[in-house]
Amino acid sequence: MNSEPKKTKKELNPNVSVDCVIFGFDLNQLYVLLIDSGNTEGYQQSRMAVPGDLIFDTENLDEAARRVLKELTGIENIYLEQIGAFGDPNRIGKKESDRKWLESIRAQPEARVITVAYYSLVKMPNFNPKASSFAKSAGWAPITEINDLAFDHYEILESALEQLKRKIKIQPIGFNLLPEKFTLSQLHKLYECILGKDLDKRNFRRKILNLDILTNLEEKQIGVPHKPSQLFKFNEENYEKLSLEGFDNFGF
Amino acid sequence: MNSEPKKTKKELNPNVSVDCVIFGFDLNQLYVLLIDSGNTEGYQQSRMAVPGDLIFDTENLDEAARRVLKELTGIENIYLEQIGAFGDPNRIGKKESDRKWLESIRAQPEARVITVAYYSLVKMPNFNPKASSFAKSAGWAPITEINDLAFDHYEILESALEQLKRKIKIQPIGFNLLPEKFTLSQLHKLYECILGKDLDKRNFRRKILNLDILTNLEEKQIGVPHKPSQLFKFNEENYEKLSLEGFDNFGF
DNA sequence: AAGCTGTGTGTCTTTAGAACACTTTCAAAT
DNA sequence: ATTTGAAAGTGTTCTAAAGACACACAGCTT
Repeated sequence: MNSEPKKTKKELNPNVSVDCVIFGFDLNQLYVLLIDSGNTEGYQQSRMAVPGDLIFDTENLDEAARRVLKELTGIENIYLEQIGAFGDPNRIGKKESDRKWLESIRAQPEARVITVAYYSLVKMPNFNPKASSFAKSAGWAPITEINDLAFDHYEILESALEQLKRKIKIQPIGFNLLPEKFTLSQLHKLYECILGKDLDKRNFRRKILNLDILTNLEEKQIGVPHKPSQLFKFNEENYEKLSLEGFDNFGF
Repeated sequence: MNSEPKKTKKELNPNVSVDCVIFGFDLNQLYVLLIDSGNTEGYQQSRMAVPGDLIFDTENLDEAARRVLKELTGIENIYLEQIGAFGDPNRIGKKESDRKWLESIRAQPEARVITVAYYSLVKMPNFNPKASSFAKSAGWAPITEINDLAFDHYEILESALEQLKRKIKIQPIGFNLLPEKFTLSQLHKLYECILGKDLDKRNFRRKILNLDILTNLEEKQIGVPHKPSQLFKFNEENYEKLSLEGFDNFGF
């Protein structure tokens, strides 16, 4: 509470936050993790937000994103990438419900806050998000059903998806969304969900197998009411090799 | 100097800055605009920086970048794109010379500042940068000769170049670096400079002409000591059309 | 007139993308 | 036991784009 912001340990910076768009995949569709302020009557998407919080003055932005993510969801050691900065002066104060929410969680609810957005990919079944101290509830929402969010978070989500679409064409980051063992069909479905369009099955398999980053586990699905599929795992070693040589494009 | 940061008109935000990597091209090589703090004896690259400054609380980030750019160089209405946020807690305080510089220009030289970086492309001959109030001098430096800069600006420059390389393959933004009338060889050279590798002349011409975004001016170079080249201009109308249909890839 | 310099042009080969249909394996239902 | 349903798995052809490559031309200089 000093007039001059001196560097003390662990002081929240009132002007900079991080927000994390966390993607999950249940082998059928893409989800985003949202928290609910619960500060309006009846359910409204506009009170849902992606998890985020102010940064400490002692941490860098990536660290802040990892910390916030861990605090809000318990997840650590995941794929995380910066989307960019969002800094409209009114980005968090446009809606009445947003302002009420801020008053309930921020020491300086009026402060102008720019946010640095990240997106991350997690193995959904590995955890059930728990509500944080300032969220009434937290949970997975199918991205196809989202059309509005608190603050400027819908815009942030759109940017995140855009970047994910771009990135998945040039890096095999999709594996972060799948279980250790997965089938080609599941990977195929994942690509279709992210890119938002149908992909030819045979062409997809050919291309992904040609990359030589999958290991066939010589193991089959069990208990499925149809021809069981081969299980694969991601081959990190070959991927490293491939990255160094630099592969630019396995576009679809 | 109030203890509580209240929203007043035109107050500088002590925690957020914008930095602009400004690229230019003289038909031979790529340049970056740098300003010189002049606060060490003898010339050193480590006292050169890309232009940037704190943002006002009333403007958004893009506006801030445009304002800073105009203030420092006089240029407006240019191509400008965000690179991302850089926020290491020590990003501006690592070097002694950086700290001296900050003390000379900042009201709160100790404040933790995250910066949002932009890059922009300008027609070099259109202006000569003038030194700003806090830079002893400003000028163009060939990017091939830069290997160190003040603060974390070298890192920012690297990100800018990376993004430019990526972007130029999927959008004809290179035209922002060329004069209104240019030859295919000049455009070719520009692509080689940005991508840092040789490109086959015939293949380049074929590809760029197939895009149908150039208009042959039916006009030739004059006074050159060799066969004069056709002059072209960028055809904005066709580009608009092409963008809407969505072209993803004219990669080299 | 000769020489220098950058302009301008076409073809062939290789590679990658796109389109497309039927058989197989298992579990569940009858 | 047989049938049915549901997803797995598999090759070929056609088309489009990328990459490699060499020589004649026009204007200026000397």
